[in-house]
Amino acid sequence: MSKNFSFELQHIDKYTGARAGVYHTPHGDIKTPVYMPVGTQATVKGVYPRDLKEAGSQIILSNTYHLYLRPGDELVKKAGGLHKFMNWDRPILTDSGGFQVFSLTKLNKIKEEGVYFNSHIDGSKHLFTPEKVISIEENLGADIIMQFDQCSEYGYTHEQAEAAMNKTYNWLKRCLDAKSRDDQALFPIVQGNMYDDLRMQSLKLAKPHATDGIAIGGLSVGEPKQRMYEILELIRPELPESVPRYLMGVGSPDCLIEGVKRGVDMFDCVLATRIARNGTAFTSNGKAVVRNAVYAEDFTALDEKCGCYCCKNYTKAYLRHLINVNEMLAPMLLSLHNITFLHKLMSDMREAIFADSLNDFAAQFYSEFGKE
RNA sequence: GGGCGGAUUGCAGAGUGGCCAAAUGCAUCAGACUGUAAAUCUGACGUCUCCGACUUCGGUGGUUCGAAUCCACCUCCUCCCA
Repeated sequence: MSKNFSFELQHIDKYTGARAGVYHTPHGDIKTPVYMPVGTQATVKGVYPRDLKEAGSQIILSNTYHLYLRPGDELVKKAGGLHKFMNWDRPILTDSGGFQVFSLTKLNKIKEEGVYFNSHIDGSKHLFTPEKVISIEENLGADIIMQFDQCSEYGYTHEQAEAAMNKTYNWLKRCLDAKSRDDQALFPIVQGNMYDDLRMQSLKLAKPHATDGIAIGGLSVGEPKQRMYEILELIRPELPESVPRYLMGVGSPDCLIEGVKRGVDMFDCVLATRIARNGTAFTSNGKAVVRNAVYAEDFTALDEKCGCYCCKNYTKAYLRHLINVNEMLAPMLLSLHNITFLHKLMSDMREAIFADSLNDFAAQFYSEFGKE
């Protein structure tokens, strides 16, 4: 473990094997399982850090690729690091830009040495190598930093997926060699696309380097949910016990539950904040498209069971009105609510794990929320 | 009272003889969204027994194989002159 990091596994649910623990980091403890809101550009879109804390956010994500382009990692360093720059004194995790290689695939060329890409902002040419990415992540100064990886696309052939997986491993070694700070935890990433053998091989390669934690990437990229669950089950027996396991980019309520059941400790996802901005809310009775006409005269709270600022003070009719007239308060309130909802879901699961009743909790949750 | 211009599917506004159920924008309605190029994107938006049929472009009547488009009259509106 890196300096000032340690993972305490507190309890394992007797029936599912789900884990509850505490991850100690330089910026405070993280109770797991945990959902991490995403703040790509050094802000969780539309939510004050003050309110994130109140909602229960213990750690948030930010992004290497985006902050490198704007405002630049050197500037963030000058500002005193990302925590100070964005006024967030709890833990931060920076993603490496590996996902942007995947999502901005038309703008880049992947080579063994790294990824040549054109900025999506102005088209300027750049090169990301594992060394460069680590240098950026050290300048940003997050608590947890991700290795530079290649997230292969759903539909890749075995050969393509194998190449991406090997590249991910080679880049991991280079990231580790390049790493100079001992106060940041580096997570290796398991790739391997939808191929069982590659997933196992990738895990085997990453495992010796998973001293601070381990991430599972390349899932929830278009495959059926069942396939994702199968892969989690496949690799589960070989995942290290003593470090947190992070399933990257996953965060619908059902996927969070199924992930936790399969031994995952950390999740991040843009879904909650994105659908919020697009007028949809998670509620204990399922997703509610607040934008829809049925809520025009619904003067009840979004979720009677939620204690967030939005649910305590506003009606669905009002929220719909705000969405309709394109007022910025709408995405703000819905984002705050959705984040609160997922945090509550995670803390409820954590409690259930301690009580060895995660299965019961899940059944109860699905009976109200519905299964997607 | 005289003259000019105009009246198009919720609104604005194209279209001036067939390719028009009628551009486009807005509004409305619905869907999508999972390590954020996303306050974005997609679809529907006359009616129906909906891969086809029917009724529409202020009203009535005409010209024409064919009219939202041309003609006559009527109704209403803008502006100008008295």
